[in-house]
This record gives sequence, structure tokens and C-alpha cells, in this order.
Amino acid sequence: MGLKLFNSLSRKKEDFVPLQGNHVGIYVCGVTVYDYCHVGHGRAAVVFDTIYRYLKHLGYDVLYARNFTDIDDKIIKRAAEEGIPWQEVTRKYIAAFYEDMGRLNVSPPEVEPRATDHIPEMLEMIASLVEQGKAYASDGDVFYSVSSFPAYGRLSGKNPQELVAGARVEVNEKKQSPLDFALWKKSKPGEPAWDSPWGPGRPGWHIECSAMGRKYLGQTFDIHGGGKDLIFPHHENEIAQSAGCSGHAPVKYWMHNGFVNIDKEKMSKSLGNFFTLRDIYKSHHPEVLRLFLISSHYRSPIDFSEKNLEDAEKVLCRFYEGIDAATRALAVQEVKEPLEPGRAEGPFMEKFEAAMNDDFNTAVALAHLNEELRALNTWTQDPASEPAADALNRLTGIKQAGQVLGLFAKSPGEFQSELFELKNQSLALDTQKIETLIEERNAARRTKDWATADRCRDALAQMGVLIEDTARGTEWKIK
RNA sequence: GGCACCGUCGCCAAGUGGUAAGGCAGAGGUCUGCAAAAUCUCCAUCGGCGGUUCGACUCCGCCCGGUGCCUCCA
Repeated sequence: MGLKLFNSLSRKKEDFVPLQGNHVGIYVCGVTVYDYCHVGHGRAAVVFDTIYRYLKHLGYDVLYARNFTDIDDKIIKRAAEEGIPWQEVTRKYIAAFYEDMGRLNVSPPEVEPRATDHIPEMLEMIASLVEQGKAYASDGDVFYSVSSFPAYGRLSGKNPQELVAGARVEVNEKKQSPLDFALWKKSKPGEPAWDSPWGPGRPGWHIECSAMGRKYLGQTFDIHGGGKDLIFPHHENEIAQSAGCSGHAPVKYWMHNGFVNIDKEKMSKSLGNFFTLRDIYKSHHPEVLRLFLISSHYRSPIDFSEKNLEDAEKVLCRFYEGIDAATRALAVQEVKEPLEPGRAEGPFMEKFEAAMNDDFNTAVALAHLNEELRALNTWTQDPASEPAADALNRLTGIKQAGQVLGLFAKSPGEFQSELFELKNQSLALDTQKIETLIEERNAARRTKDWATADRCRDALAQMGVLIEDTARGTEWKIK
């Protein structure tokens, strides 16, 4: 069974067939760099990173491009507010983007084009559109003439006539039709500007993706992704520009991820109900957030909440602990007979791939991972239950699937200590005192003084410390 | 107003025209001095009302409830 994905254009799941053999070109709309990224940006990045990873897992030769919009009204406004050059604003937030997304284990795409590095390519497209009579200059601005593109509205399911009638579009004397959108915007004095045949100005928002997608991935490429909110007008306009220019559909499969909600409402800047990634990292491990983000299907809305994050943390801890315990148990086995780690195979991997092949159903993939973890834990607890080689295969499978999902990237020890640091920030535990209490308890246990032992454990619990007596001695963690 | 989408166990979340994955929480068992962790077992008939069908949670209609897009937005 091959990969199927939901194409926003047809509103159906379609078989994925790359345009050129084994090559896959994918372009995803990145962010406008004028502020810190919030969870919604994180979701889009994680969703498409997971798709990217899975395509590579399937053996495709993937060329992934994700842009930075580094010139736009919001950036200019921000620069004015802070009294710094606009380049300073974009520099700052691009650096923040890398930091925040890096912690989410979002891998860097092959190409990360910036709008301001592609002004000539945009001007070339705009000129071509003007030449073809599909765009017109008006007092230093250049607009795309929507009426020149009959298929306008197909992606978003909108009817141009009704859009005009609905007319919530702002009145602009310079436009021939309210639906026309800017390809080039005349700059006001003091604003950033580039020379153009129509005078100094800056590019409209939509043209950058058309120009950069074409440059790096070709006239027509396989997948174009982004958040659902980009369907209209951004992607609709992009299609109009690109197709208007070349005469060919620019994209074969359009993919859009759902929103992150807060109390059932879309998280957004304008509503002010957003959490930035770095705020969340103050109290939650980034990998916990990643797990939360992929625990629902990418097209569904997800409700962001403290409770959901806590649930995700429990699940992730269970995985790390299971991986840790199994790894130790296998190391012991290894002494008796050498085990060869290979590529995981068998029912688990097949189920995992079947889930991912079904429009990247990470929720089902995680269900299979949970089942596999349980089977692995069973072996860890009782190594006689199945051959060690089988357990190794399970462990390998879990790690490989985790790799595709961007999970379990750290060593269990690393993860546990990072989680500890995070939780300890508020508790500020006295490690010395904890060790002493544990020692005291174990001494009491040796003399079967259970009352004292329990008193020690209660004291630790009071501090927020949880005790576990294991074969390797007493271990503790923060509850 | 126009166009979409959603409503599944206490909570989160998959799914299919033939009788509901997984996780959290909960109950009981194993293990443990007792716990914890792990593991085993148990735990839903799918918003409401009609219709199509041998059979619907899954298809159609209506209703109720919720959201999104139509404007910058991942």
C-alpha cells in the first residue's frame, strides 16, 4: 500500500505519485519574522517536518524549501516601534525561530529562501504578468488582475463574484477590482525600498512564494504546504500568479494543517490568546510539546491546554523509561550472545507505515508505538518471554519510528535530566538532603524498621520526590 | 449573509457500511515489607430525530450545539 495524502485542491485523499521519479519537491510557507513564534507556528513546522521525515523514510529524494518572509508591513511597523532598522528586527526573529524550532527538533530544510534575497526573481515574474496583460501598474503599485485568471477561487472554494458581492475588501481607488491584489507596493518615504520599473517599492506578500518556489523547485512541484489560514487569500493568489505567469499549475498536492485552539478558539495574534514557544519551554520540555502536536491528525484542530501537555509528558516519560530499561536489559543479554541491530522489520513497522501512509496519521502511528512499547516492557520484565533478538527488533522499531516522528531524539538520561532541571526550577530541591533521606530509609529497611522507612518516604513525598526501589537500587524523581 | 468543517468512553484521540485503535484518569490482580514502576484484566454503541440499506457510528435529510474561512494570520 502506497502513500496517500489529502489534497486541499480536490478535497480528497489521493495516491501520492511524484512528478519526477523518486524526487519530491516540497515548499512550505514559513513565518513572517517580526515576533516570536507561537504554538501555531510550532504546529505547522512540526507537521511538515514530520511529513518531510516520513517522505525520506520512504526513500524519496526530497528537496524541502521553507521560506522566511523578511519584508512586510508588520516588520516595518515593528522596526518603527522599537526604533531599530527593519533588518535588525528580522535578524533577531530569524535567530529566535531557529532556536525555538530547533528545540522542537524541527530539522532544517534543504533550502530556506528569504524574500529580500529574491527581489529580481519577483520583479521578473511581475514584469511577465504585466506583459501578458494579467497585471497592471497603478501609481507606483502593481496589481494582479484576478479577472484574468478564470480558475481563481478553486483552491479555497470561493466564487469571485460572491467575493466581490460580499465586499469586505477594503476600498482602494488604485485597484480595478476589489479582488485584485498587490504584486508590488510603492514605498513611502523612509520605508525600505528596491528599485523597479514601476518605481521604488517592495514586493507584495504572495509573489515571494511564487518566485522562490519556482526558482528552487521548478515551474510545477509536488507538494506545497502551510496552515489552513493560508488557503485564502495567500495560496489562492499564489496559484493565480504562478499559473498566470507560466500557464501551468504550480503545485500538484496542496496540504494544510489545522489550527491550534485555546478553549475551542483559534490561537492567533489578533485574538491575543497565543502562547509563544519559548514561554511554554519555561515549564514544559519541547519534546513533550512535539508529542502533543502530533498526537492528533495534522488536519484536525487541536486544543492546547495544560492538561493535554501533562498527558503528553506522561506518555513521553513512559517511552524514555521503557527504552532505557530495555536497553540495559539488552546490554546484559549481549554478554551472552552478540545481537545484531539492524533495520526494524515485522508487524510493528508494517503497521506504523500503514498508518503514516494514510495521510500521515500520526495518531494511529502513536497507538501502534504504544502497543509495541508494552510488548517491549513485557520482555524487559521477563526476558524469558521471547528471544532477545525479537526484543532488540522491537526496540529498534520504536527508535526508528520515533526518528520519523522526531521523538526519542535524546538519550533517556539526557531527557530525564532535562526534565528534572525544568521541574526543579520551582522546587529547588536539596539533592543532598534527598540522598540522605533515601540512605536513612534504606538503612531502616535493612533492619526491617518499616515505620522509619515509610516516614522517610513520606518526607520525600512531601518535598515532591517519588521513590522507586529497583534492581539497581533506589531511584527517585520529581512527581 | 456566503462557503466549509466538527460533535466518539470522565478527559485527550483514531476509525470503519457489518457491529468501536491508543493514551490519561478509574477499578481489580501480579510484583513489592508496603509502595512506586512495569504488567495483566475490566471500563463507550459513537449530539438528537427521521430516511436509505439485510445491516449505519460510518450514506442522505432535518434539528441542536461548536468552530473556521470570507481581512494580516501557521
